[in-house]
Amino acid sequence: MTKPIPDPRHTLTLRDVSEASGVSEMTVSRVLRNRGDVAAPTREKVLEAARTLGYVPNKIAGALASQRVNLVGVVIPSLSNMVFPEVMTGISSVLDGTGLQPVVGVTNYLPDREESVIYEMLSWRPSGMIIAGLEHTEAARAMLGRAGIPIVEIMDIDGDPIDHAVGISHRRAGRQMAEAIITAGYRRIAFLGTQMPNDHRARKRLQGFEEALGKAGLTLVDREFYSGGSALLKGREMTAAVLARSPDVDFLYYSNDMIGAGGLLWCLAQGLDVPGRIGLAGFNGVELLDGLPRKLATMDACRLEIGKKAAEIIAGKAMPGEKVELFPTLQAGDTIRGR
Amino acid sequence: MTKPIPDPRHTLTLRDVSEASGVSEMTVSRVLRNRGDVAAPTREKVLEAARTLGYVPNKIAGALASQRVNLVGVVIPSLSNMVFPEVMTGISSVLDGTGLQPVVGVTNYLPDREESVIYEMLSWRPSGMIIAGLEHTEAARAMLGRAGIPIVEIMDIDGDPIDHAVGISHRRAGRQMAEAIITAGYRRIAFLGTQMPNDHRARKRLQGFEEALGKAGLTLVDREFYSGGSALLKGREMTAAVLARSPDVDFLYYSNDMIGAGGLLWCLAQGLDVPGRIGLAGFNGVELLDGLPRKLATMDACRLEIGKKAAEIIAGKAMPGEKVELFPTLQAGDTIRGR
DNA sequence: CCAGCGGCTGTTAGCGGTAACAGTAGCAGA
DNA sequence: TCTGCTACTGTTACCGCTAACAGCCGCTGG
Repeated sequence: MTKPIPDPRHTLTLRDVSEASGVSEMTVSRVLRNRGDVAAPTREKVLEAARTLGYVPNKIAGALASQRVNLVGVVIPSLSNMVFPEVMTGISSVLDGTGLQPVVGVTNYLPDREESVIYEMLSWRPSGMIIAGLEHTEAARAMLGRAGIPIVEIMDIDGDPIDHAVGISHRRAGRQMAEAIITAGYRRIAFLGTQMPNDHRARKRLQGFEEALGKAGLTLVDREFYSGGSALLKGREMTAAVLARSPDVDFLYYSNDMIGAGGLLWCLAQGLDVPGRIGLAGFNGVELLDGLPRKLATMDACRLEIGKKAAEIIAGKAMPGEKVELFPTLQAGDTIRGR
Repeated sequence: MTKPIPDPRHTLTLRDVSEASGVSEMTVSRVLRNRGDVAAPTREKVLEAARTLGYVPNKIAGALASQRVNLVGVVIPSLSNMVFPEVMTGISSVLDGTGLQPVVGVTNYLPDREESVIYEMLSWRPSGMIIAGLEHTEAARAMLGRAGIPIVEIMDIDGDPIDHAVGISHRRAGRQMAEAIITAGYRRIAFLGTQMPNDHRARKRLQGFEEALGKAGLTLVDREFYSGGSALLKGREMTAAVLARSPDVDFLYYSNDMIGAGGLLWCLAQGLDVPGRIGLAGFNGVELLDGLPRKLATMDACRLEIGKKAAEIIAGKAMPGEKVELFPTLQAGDTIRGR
């Protein structure tokens, strides 16, 4: 018996393992996948050979042959805003049990980029796709619709899903917050948010918010938008700008918690009476901010739950209707005065 | 000619496009990949057919045949701490130009989990791997070493890389911070950080920090560890605990900016004189926190640059030595008194 | 004593593309 | 006119693995 080591530079295949262990490739395949019956001693021999050779199976070949891919595409707009990491946590926690693996793609809120990310992912023939939002390019919708796999659009349910949707109604969330603010007696209300034409969820919240204001005979007193930069810092700057321009404002509604926190810190530093003289609210319920001197009023977006539900649909653990609506709870915190 | 539409439920292949456009599969393949010469009218016909059918290529088959995969595995411990998203940004910015695509895997600081993530990724035969840290299981190191692709270990250079390493010396970073603190005249110094046995970089920073203290004849006056929870909140709690236990402490060194920020807010709320009575410093230089009332002393970890350099190595745009060391700069902020 | 079955292993034929090579036609230059 | 080249298109042989099926053996039950 000569040294069985072939070309050390050659990447290993099933054949190498089968030769090293004296059985057919098929048997090796069966052992490594724990499929079908293999005699215990044979199994041992094979595992031993695979281990010493350092064999790593080629899933590309496996997937092509079996027409099965254990990947789930997850398409999200951003990783840097605290919200999607938590969705990912929810997804992973459910997928971990199944053999499925999430693969994330980031779009930076650009529709064309989203389209190409989706195309790229579909070309790997995943077992399912999870995509943030209901707004996509025509082509993207078409591709997804034809893919023949479960598609779950997450975060939002104000619209028509391709296949399934799991999320909250941002329109309603905006409305609810407005109602709470009005009930608390605030009347001169301003909005501060992202200037992102493609952040449809922020847009819908504002829409619902204004709708509810309108119903109470109110309109926004002022509004301020930003894009890019440190959210905390932007929150300070925008708040300063709004209060300079409209000194009589008595409530600031922020499109997310991060800028809301910046605004809160600024107000406190100015010695403003929060929530007496002025109230504040954000959106998302990011745990990250729990350590602020005062707790910002917010509304959790059910991120973990959304991730879990979406993953369950992909994994076939849930056979839901077209839309799954979750209901965020308002967390009044310390920045809205008690009625 | 009857309707050429086959089974609408059947996923499309090159053959479908070739039949629809009246050329061979090979020609279709060439058109779709922009490879080789194809007559303009033929190209048009093929593209038209592909478009109307809604054909999405099967990269699994393509990769198997061409032995080329445009994927780069990126293995990181966490997505939720602001540091890796920025590394990802650096990686993407470089990879975007090449045909390469990053695929992230998250390990939650668990070595075994890391090993299995690496195994899973290698089984898709990526063109390269980028992995946080230099500490891996024996098996993981072996797999990576045998994979025959470029491997870049990032963030840290205090150790022996498998192939390439791009990062900073955390030991040195800790030393530098200690020296700055001592120079500024602080003497009773405490450390507050994560209780994570597998956060090797935080460990090395502390090690370098204590080393430098030792050289100046000092030792840590107190130390406090935490795990899990909202970092900002933990920062408050730990700071309160340390100051209750060791009221004479005059400097707090945090293992990251987030808990440092929590501590800073707490100190300010207590009316403590920062940086006169007590100084603070963190680590990472997260832009997120720019909006704090006072700027926390920190050290940027060159995250963007690390991502870029690593991606350049994978993309073959750089042919560096084994280690690429970057040098963080100390940002004194407003929480270390001027000498 | 043999059919039948369960446990185990091997053989064959692809999965859907692409590399490499093999034409074919048209045209320029010798 | 013929050679040789360029531009274009097709044919063939895999890539590494798995589904499906085909043995083979030993044992059980009729």
